[in-house]
Amino acid sequence: MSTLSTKADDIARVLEDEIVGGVIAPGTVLRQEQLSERFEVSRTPVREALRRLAALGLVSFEPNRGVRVRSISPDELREAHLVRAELEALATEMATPRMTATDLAALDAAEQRFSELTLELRKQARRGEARDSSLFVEWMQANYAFHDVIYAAAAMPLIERLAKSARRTFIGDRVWSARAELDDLYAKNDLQHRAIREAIAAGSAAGARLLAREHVLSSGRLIEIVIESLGSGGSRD
Amino acid sequence: MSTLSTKADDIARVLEDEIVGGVIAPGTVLRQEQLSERFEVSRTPVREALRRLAALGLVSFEPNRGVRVRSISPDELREAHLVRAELEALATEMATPRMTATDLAALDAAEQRFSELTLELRKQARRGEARDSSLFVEWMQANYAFHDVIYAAAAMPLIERLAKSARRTFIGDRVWSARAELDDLYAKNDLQHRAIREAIAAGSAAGARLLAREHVLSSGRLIEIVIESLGSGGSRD
DNA sequence: CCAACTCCTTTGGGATCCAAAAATAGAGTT
DNA sequence: AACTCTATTTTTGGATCCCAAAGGAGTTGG
Repeated sequence: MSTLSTKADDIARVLEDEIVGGVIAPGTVLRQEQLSERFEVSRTPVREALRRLAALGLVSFEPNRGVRVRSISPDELREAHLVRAELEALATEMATPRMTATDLAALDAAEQRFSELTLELRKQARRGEARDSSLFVEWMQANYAFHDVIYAAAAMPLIERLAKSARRTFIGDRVWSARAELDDLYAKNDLQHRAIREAIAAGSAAGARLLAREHVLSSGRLIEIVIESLGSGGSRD
Repeated sequence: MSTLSTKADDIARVLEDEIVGGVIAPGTVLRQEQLSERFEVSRTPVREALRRLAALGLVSFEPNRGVRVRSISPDELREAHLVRAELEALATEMATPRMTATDLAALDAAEQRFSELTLELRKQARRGEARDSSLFVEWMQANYAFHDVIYAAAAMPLIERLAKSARRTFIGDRVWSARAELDDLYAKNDLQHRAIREAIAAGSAAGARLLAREHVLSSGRLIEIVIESLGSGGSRD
């Protein structure tokens, strides 16, 4: 056994990813025995892993009934974005005066990749191919990568942790699809990234802060619209 | 066994309180066997409780070495206050248009109590009686009570959870003492509460927001100063 | 349709047991 | 005395087996 992690931690991480990534649908009940079979361990580390997930708020722990993957309500999603907007604004503000040339280059690279993916996504949406979820996931990750550069530069571990956990408030990939009506919103996202990048490059902490805030809020609205337009897509409690 | 909680949860809650309340000093190593004796349970629920504490960030979990109560560095404390300032600002902004007359009355009551305790604390500090930690704890709680009214009105559970968890970044009561030099800072705290209250009463969400932000930041500085002035008070790693 | 009484599954938790990792104590060497 | 290297003791992570009690699910009786 390596000294770097316990089985409980490994299991927790895997489940975490699967829940966040939508592989395990919200509402699913996680059975201890079933998990212990799957991971080929006893129930002991499984339960510890579940405790962790519960503490992180990813699952709800109902005594004697088991844990089930939490499904987020529109209200919660909205709140999460409000929170993330504030935290990200703060992180961006703090990061601005700390950005080195290397950081800025990394930000550029992330921005460029995001830009490309956005373009591709928009093309696909216009062609009406609505189901390439892997492209969407990539796009999402590129988005996160951009923001991660900023978090890293801000050097504020608590904020990073909280914001990433708020970001987790996520929606399974199957729910997503590129919709033509949202074309301008996708485009806007990209432009906002650029604006943030330029504000940082110009050394304007206050400007970058404001832009970051607006960006998160508007991308929150984008997500809300997508979910709403999909109607009853994934909340079966 | 009641259906409302498990032993692991009970244990976690008790330990949580003791850690936050400073009963268990930072740096303390929590031995599983010792805890299982104390709570008269087996090691199983103890370990689950420890997992929870680890996920909450109250203890650091080192594989094969045990868990130890985390001690917060000045940087972490600073960051926690920055975060709390933003979150509280947001909560206050959202709460303002939602405050009912009842809420406002509750806010008044909390403010009044806080005001009284502040006065008492300042008196005591001037008299040089530096060691009544229970008064300090009461003062702290009155402070929290004030903010809790706002959180409740804001009706944003995520923010409330995060802010309260950031608030937890706390300092054992033995570290505290009322110091005469800080008299004006204590007074300022009280005045800020009143300003926030009035801004809310006036229906100025933006004003209340700004005031709340400033308030948390300045009370953060107050805490920093106290800790600093006490020098090497509690960080024995 | 609803209540009461089964039966079955799953959970919370105890008790033992063991391997591996750390910490600790003891040499023994320089 | 300072520094290894080894042997012993604690502790942890985890498996396995066990059992009481909670929560369904199904069945029966009204």
